[in-house]
Amino acid sequence: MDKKPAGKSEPPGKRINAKRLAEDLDVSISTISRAFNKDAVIAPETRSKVLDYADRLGYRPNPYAQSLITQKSRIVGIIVSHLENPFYPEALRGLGEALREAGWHVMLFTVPSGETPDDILPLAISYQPEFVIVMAVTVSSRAQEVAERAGTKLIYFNRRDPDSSTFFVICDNAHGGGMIADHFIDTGCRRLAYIAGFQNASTTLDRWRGFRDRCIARGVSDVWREEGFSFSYEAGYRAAIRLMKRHPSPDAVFCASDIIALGCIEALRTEFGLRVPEDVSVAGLDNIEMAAWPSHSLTTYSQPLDRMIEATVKLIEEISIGAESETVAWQIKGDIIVRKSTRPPPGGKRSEVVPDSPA
Amino acid sequence: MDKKPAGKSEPPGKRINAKRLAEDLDVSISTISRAFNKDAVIAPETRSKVLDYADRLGYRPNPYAQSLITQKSRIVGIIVSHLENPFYPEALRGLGEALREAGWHVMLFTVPSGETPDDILPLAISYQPEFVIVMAVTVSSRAQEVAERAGTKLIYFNRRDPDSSTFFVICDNAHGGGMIADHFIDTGCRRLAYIAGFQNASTTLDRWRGFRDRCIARGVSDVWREEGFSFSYEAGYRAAIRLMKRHPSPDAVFCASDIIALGCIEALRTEFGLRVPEDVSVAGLDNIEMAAWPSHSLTTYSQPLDRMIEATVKLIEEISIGAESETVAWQIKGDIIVRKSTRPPPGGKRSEVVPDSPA
DNA sequence: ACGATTGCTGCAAACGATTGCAGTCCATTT
DNA sequence: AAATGGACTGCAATCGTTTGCAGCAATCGT
Repeated sequence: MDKKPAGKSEPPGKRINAKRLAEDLDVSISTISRAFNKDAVIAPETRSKVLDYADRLGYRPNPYAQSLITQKSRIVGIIVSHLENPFYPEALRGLGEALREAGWHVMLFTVPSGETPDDILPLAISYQPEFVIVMAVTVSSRAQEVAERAGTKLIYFNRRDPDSSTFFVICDNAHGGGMIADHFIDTGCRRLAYIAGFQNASTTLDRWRGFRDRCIARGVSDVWREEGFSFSYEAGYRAAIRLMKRHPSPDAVFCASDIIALGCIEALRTEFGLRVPEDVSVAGLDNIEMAAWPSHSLTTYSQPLDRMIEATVKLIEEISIGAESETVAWQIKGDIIVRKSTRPPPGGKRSEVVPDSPA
Repeated sequence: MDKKPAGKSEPPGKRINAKRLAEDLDVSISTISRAFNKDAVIAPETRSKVLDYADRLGYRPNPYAQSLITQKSRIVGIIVSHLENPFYPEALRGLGEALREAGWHVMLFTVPSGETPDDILPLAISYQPEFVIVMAVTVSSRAQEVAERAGTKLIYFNRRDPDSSTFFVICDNAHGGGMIADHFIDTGCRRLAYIAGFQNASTTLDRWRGFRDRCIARGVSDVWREEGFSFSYEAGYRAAIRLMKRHPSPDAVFCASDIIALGCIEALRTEFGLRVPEDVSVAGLDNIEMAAWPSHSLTTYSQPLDRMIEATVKLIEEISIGAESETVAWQIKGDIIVRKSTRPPPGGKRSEVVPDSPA
């Protein structure tokens, strides 16, 4: 075919391996290996000679052979079930980059709509990743057992499992719920409602708990809960309609996620002709990028994604070098971000400056 | 040593391998291997004996050893550069599932903001995937060479490279531009504008070409082009502002992507007090899920994602079995979807329900 | 000056599979 | 009865690394 004699010498059509380098440079295969191994004993000039030549040839150690011999794959599997919730692409991007920077390879597994993360786990495990991060709201407790048998560590991201001792990293959802409750009450709202997400998700539960507890603590007992059944725009839209039928005229709605909140707002506007925030305040939780768009300008509680990612990578690194880390779990606080979907606080301050809308 | 009779359960703490099975079942390692290899010669009862026992022990052939010996990884790498454009998560999810169904493992590589897909390619290649799908708008032509040298096939998704002979799968962007132009002109718009994305992206170019050519063909010569420099909400917002300064009062704007269109609409509304579609029609291209939300209700041209994914997997399968497929490229037509961000057509019909037109 | 130490390198045995080739067993043909 | 063939199975080489151990030269301590 169109095979050019590239540069100096492209002798055989074989894939270049350590042996080839070794012969060309007149050293042993061991030396090649050591040149690439950060803390191996090797003369500096030998190392750079090898590395330079390797670079010229485009050689990199074969990771399969490496995995085979070292019994480590440096692979992290990520199972993600709801990419339609923008929170997940954002998290995925950050996590992917952070992990790669730390020298891990990321293998991705999305969960088909009909299935659960549990169904995908065996498949994920078959590639013997050292870790599997589950970025999904619902997983059975059996997952932990399956993973353990395969020697894979499980880490939950944005989810905790009360029953098991699995590692997890989440934001302080109860705190978030509480902050939103405070904000509602501070701005004079008294007829409050919550729109839930997946019924058994820890995120749904914790956010509700934090919200309701704070309301009660502050003497507001009129708190309605409407099920959303999932974390999506449509879920929010439909739940809002049901909410209005069963619990007319709330003056503030806290939604279990931003994307639910956006659906909810839309329903309130188009189905009931309500103005947000004049007639009803709506807040979410996540602080996805979209929430800051002027057209939405959603008040929300931000998940501290950067710190959550940082914690996850740190956790992985620690476990990986065998440090039986005591901090088996991370729960990180976020901040409330007040925008225009809720009534302004007495002082009139908002967290962010956003362009004014036309009258 | 500590060799327990191969009784029922879990003897030593070692990872189970073919050798272990072979000893327990009193066959050779070859036989174990053959039991798992679909079209290897082996007595049916021997196979099921092996498979049953393997299942009991939770054994699966070590993929690293397999890859090493067969020189095939069954891995497809996906490089994705702009997850903030919702089109990509949607595509990613679909592709991931389709590939997995076809028996491939998906390795994900996101491109950090400062870098280009080219920077990531060597890393992606180091895991010797059989294919790398580049879901990104800009890649240099050198990429093809790098991949080839490593024996990895490159496939562009949603992008074509005029210079090289790389496989690619895209939608018919020029057709899309043309359909939007028709729609604008049919609904009485005459002062047209286009907001571009990345300047050198094939998608930007093809959509512009299709749009402008059709305009000219129909005798509308007042077509302005404003650079957007990227495919994002902010890009659309800012480009719209510039557009209005330099080319006042267009009556229709075609944006190079849905997400640009959403930003554009927002700018027109908040910065200039314009109504959409009464004062100006705005259309995008992609048909991301959000476009259908009532709050946006964006007229757009749908990328035939399902068929694009199907084509991609088919391409991979064909190349993989060595069929020197002639269809080195797929270009698939989509459909225009008329919603409420553009003036209604004379008949007053909109196609909120996607028209199911055959190819 | 001599043994001990240091600093580097090579040998060879793994890791866990696949697969061409040769061998065994049994049934069928001549 | 011997030869042929078919259906399986086992042997052993191989893929490309890592790493403990041994070897060897140069340097050091006394």
